[in-house]
Amino acid sequence: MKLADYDSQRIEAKWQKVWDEQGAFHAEDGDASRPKYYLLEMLPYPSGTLHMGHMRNYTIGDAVARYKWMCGYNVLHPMGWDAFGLPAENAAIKNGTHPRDWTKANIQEFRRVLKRFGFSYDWRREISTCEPEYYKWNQWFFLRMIEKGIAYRKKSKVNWCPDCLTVLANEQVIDGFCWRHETTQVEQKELEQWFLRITQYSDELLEDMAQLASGWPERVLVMQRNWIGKSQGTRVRFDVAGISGASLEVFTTRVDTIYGASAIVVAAGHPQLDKLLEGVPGRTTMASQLKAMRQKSMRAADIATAEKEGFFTGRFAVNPFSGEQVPIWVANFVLAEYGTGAVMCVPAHDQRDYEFADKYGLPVKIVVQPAQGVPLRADRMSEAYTEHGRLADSGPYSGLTTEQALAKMTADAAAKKFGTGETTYRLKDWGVSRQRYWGTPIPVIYCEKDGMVPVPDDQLPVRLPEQLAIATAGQSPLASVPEFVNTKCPKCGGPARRETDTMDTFVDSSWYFYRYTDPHNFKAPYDQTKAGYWFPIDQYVGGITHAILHLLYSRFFCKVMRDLGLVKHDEPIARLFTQGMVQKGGVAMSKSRGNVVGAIDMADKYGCDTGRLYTLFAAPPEKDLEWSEQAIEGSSRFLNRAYRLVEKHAERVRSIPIEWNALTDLAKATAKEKILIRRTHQTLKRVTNDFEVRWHFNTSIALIMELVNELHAQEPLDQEVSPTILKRVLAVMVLMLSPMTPHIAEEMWEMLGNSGTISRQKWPAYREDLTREEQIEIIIQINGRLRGKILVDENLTEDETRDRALNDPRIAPLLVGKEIVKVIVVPKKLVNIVLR
RNA sequence: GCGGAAGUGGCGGAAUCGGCAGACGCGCCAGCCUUAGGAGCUGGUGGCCGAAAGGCCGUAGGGGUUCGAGUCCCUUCUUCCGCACCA
Repeated sequence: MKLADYDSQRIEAKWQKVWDEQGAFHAEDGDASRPKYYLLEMLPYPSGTLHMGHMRNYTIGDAVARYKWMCGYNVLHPMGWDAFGLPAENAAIKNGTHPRDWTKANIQEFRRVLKRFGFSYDWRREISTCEPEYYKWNQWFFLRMIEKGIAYRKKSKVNWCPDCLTVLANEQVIDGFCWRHETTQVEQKELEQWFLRITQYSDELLEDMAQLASGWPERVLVMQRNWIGKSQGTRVRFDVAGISGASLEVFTTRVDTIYGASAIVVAAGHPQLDKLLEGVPGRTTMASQLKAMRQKSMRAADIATAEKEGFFTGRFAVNPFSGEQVPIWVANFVLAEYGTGAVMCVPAHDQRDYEFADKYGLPVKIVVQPAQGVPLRADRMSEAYTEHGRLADSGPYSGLTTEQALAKMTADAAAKKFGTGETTYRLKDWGVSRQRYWGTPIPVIYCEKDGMVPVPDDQLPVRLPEQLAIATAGQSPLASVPEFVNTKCPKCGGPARRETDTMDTFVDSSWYFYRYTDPHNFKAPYDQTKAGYWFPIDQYVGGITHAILHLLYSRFFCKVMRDLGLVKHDEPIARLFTQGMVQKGGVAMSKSRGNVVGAIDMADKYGCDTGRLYTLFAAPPEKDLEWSEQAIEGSSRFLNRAYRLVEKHAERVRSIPIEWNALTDLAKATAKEKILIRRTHQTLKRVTNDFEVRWHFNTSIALIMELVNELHAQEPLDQEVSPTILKRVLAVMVLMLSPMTPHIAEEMWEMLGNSGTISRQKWPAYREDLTREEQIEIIIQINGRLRGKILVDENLTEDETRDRALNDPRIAPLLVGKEIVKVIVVPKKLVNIVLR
């Protein structure tokens, strides 16, 4: 039974009510009197229960937001709900509840938990993406994108998840499996779909990363760069021998190696394959081989390690540079979707080609020699030479460097009209059609007479029908709601049908942070002046899991908005922080694993301040954190210890006005006071630094713990410590804690006799002169090994320091009979005596 | 295979610019207080030798630079993450 614990439940409820009544965290639009700071945590998908993994994310954001408030910033710190999505619909099917009811109940619960933790959100700005007031603007943006040619419709092969019963974006396919169903293989289906032309911005998305280099984690940028996958090369046309007019195009980044090509290899899914195989002997065997190849696992990890397999088609192609005829093969290692779906096989200078040639006995012809060293010989090669070098056996290009040849051969190919320089990207347009109910209806109408007609702005929003519709195989749920589907053509007034697909929910989250700047605007997605004031987001905090999807789409949306004249900046997020996961038993907390620590349970047992403190203390925020039920006791203990300290001395200092700026005259201070004053300023200096540049709250907390320990060590504090000094020290201690554990800090602030909430107090400034010790400890080393320590005056000269060290009674005997080679003196730090 | 991050006591972690390795906390040990302790307080706690003073070893392994390396360089290993037959 714990007896001495402070009453966290009462205190937390008390101060949450005060903040709420005061509107303590209301952001003021357009306030020019102070700097603005837009701090955002990724909006949650309201499903399941909030656990300490979520709370860590919000606690980090909240500590920074509160710190910025105290530093005088106008802080925008909002919260909302990513409320559309499949789980709501699946729960609806399972339990017979409407997705709206399910979602609303979850939102209510999430809001309750976040409020229970006392996060400093401006709740007036709360948004929910499933409300018509919000998704109306999804539709509005969609219409603008149609006008700009960014949203378009095409029939294409799409990723289809048979469990989700919907199409997935490329970004939602992981190794050929559905991102939500790890064991469900994604199928390919031909469907008429809406796409957003993100590829139009490929280069810009790539180039503008330069603006993010200082504020975003390197690895997120690397992942995005790889995802965009820009590759510069040459497209070259090979004529097919014996079929007049037939040709194959290959894409290569190493056209300089083309004289070494010993085959053309096409993907099993290459569209021209059937034509090529016409009239070739052995076609039936080939057809079955092809079929087998096409059915092979699409799992990337399998593909990468799979044995290379292929067969000769019986056809030959003509190398346009050399005129040489090379065989045309089909192989499993060529991707139909990338480049042209066909490659030239250069065994000497490409590792995959080397392995393929090795297996099937294709010739290895060296056409690039290393610039230095022993020339390569085909009969002594064990792997491909893929470095740059100097061309050999390459007709007129022999002797050129790789760089020269790439430029010249590409130019020559273009001049002779059998090739062209080309840039390819891995990034594909973003397929946004979803055959599900719980999403934003795509605002388009199909009329027999007028074809596709965008819904006019004044008819927005196109509301989801209240009647729940459930997906049947291959058909959108909305198609089964006649009241929704049947409508009039906005152009001719004749009968027409609505688009029944809904939008990918990543559309919702691609621009939601703009809506926070003007959440109740009925005329526009947001007011440009308001968004202009708040943007860009100064600090975004969220999980690394969104490194590609959400963060790339958001950047894309921003650029579209800019081109629509809605914003002036290129990038929406100036700084990104990706916090580590909270794990239990070595794996991330998740409901399905059953290893969650519920946020409410935590708050009920220890109080939310203890939960907040522990998540900040147990590890630096970017690292994964292993949850420990034992270690959390330490955080609880510390808060109690600090509370008792304040409780004990509050009476004595309560009526003393806090004069933080009053001059502290160390000369008049007692020894105890000197220690406390210096320790306070040293702590404040380092904690301030941690908040400003490092975000290592774990070390901040450790320092505050040390300060509290020091206060205990200096007991009795009612002797030799004036109430004025004690009050200042305790006040600073409480102020430093307040961004991290705000409720107990408010309570202690009040106990110390202060008025007004601590949350709006000014962050105290440390005084450099008060951080300095009178005497500095100098380390004395002999040959780099610690041999002694001396205390010296701060302003001791280098020579004096050296003499003190050499004559130190502990050191001097060790020097007898040795030759002093050198003495290194690092002022205010150490002396190293080098002996022979 | 390519790219990125990391590897420090029994555990989480600290060491911010190349200068005392292990701050702070957990756990553990001893003591105080107590009818009681899952409360509080005090002290101890990297390993080895030693009664102590003190000494030696120690930041995944090996090598190097330096008066001095957890920190910089080379190299090997391990773990995690991302991408993955991208031509």
